[in-house]
Amino acid sequence: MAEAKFLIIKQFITRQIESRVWAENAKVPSENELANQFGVSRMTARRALQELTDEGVLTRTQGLGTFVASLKSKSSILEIRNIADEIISRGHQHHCVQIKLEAVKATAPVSIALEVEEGSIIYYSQLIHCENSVPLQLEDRFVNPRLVSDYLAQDFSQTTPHTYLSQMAPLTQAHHTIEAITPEPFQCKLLKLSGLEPCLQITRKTWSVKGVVSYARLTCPGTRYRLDSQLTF
Amino acid sequence: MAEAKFLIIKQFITRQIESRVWAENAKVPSENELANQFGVSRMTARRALQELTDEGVLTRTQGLGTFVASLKSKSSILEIRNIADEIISRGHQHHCVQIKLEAVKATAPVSIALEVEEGSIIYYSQLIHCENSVPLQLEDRFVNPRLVSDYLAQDFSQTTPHTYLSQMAPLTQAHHTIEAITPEPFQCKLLKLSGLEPCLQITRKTWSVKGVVSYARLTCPGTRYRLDSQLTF
DNA sequence: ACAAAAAACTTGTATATACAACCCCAAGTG
DNA sequence: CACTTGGGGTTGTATATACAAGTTTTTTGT
Repeated sequence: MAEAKFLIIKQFITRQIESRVWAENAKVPSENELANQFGVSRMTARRALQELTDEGVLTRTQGLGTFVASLKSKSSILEIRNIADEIISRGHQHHCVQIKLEAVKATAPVSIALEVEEGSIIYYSQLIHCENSVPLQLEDRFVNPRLVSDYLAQDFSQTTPHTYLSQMAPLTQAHHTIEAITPEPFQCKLLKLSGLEPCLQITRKTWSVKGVVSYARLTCPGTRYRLDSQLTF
Repeated sequence: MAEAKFLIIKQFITRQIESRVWAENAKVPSENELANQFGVSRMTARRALQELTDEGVLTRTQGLGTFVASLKSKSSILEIRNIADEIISRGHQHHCVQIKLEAVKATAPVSIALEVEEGSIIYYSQLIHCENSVPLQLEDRFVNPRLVSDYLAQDFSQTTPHTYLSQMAPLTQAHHTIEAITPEPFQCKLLKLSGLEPCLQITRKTWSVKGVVSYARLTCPGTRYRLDSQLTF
């Protein structure tokens, strides 16, 4: 049950930092110093320092030394899950109602987002995700036809665009914005809303290695949907 | 300029995976096999496998072997930044208007969130974050007095509650929810809103090692504020 | 035939060693 | 003075070796 040596050194270092003995940006003992102090080989001391560096606790620069990383105001992160997974993991039933699936001309804002020429032909899908038959999210999606040529041939009552697209072109990057909006009349109608309730609007732009894959606008009624996230540091 | 040997092996492995030569959960050559194949020592091959494991690309179990990790439907991540940092990084001016800072009795929902007894004394602060003198976020915050005893002695026109709390009790966990709401009259008044515009409401619950530190409700006008995040996989 | 023991293979930890690459500073050089 | 050179300290890469510990397969013993 005796703990590994490099773990003991890691603990020692993190405790020095947490108890403010070693301040931010302070110099940490070198590999050789730690090795002598703890009676281990340099490689073992090195491992402790290296892992803490990978974890963002320390920073190291060759020739200079090892230092306590600046703690920087920890910005939390929120997981944005695929809504289908989310519904299913709640033990509820998910299904899509496909409303539109067609080729359209790119308007100015969409062409900028997709990085294609204004007026060029792109693919557009509109569908509603339902949880136990209640509309939960309206998905308007614009897809780059150069990267996903047979998008229009799909049937999105079976698989969602998101899962289809991630299979076709693995994501390398994503950009999200989240806003609170007052829904447009057509959105109210599709989501069966009275009209006065605010909506969460998530826009999601995704890249693969070859370029912008798709640009989606996800609209969710504020009374029915909520983004949720639990995380540990 | 020649690349390091362990990097070459890492590249080799990731390419096998990306090109679907090695499927999900497939067995990866052992340390010794890779060492022979690439003419390096076992420790070097090991390093490649280890780093890819740390990065979540592979999984390893002692005695069994190394395997391609399941790709799992990539759920994206959104960064929730401290609003003060956010404003400052935009090059704008940030300042707080402290409205309330007092001890109150915990109501039922707050007592549950803070994990204290209903009716017990807790600390409460209410303040507004302004960007260039425009109200951008209303912050209602409830603080556990057992963990942060001198909260009421602070002056939050200088430092924000968030930075003060993270200094006093380093975060170990956080929970967020994001909703779109119609603001209450008192919120409209404080944020100088006309009343009909929807708001983003973020509730943030944070833990330190000793327990629940604080429970905050952040209300932002939908027309002035937007959550934003860019990330690479 | 069944069970226990051993062997073979795997990853995990630890060490000693060598050299490369980089930074800083001081001593020497023009 | 300005510049170069070198030395000492530091992290980075790579190797060979040894043993521990876990899993699977094979062998052995009853």
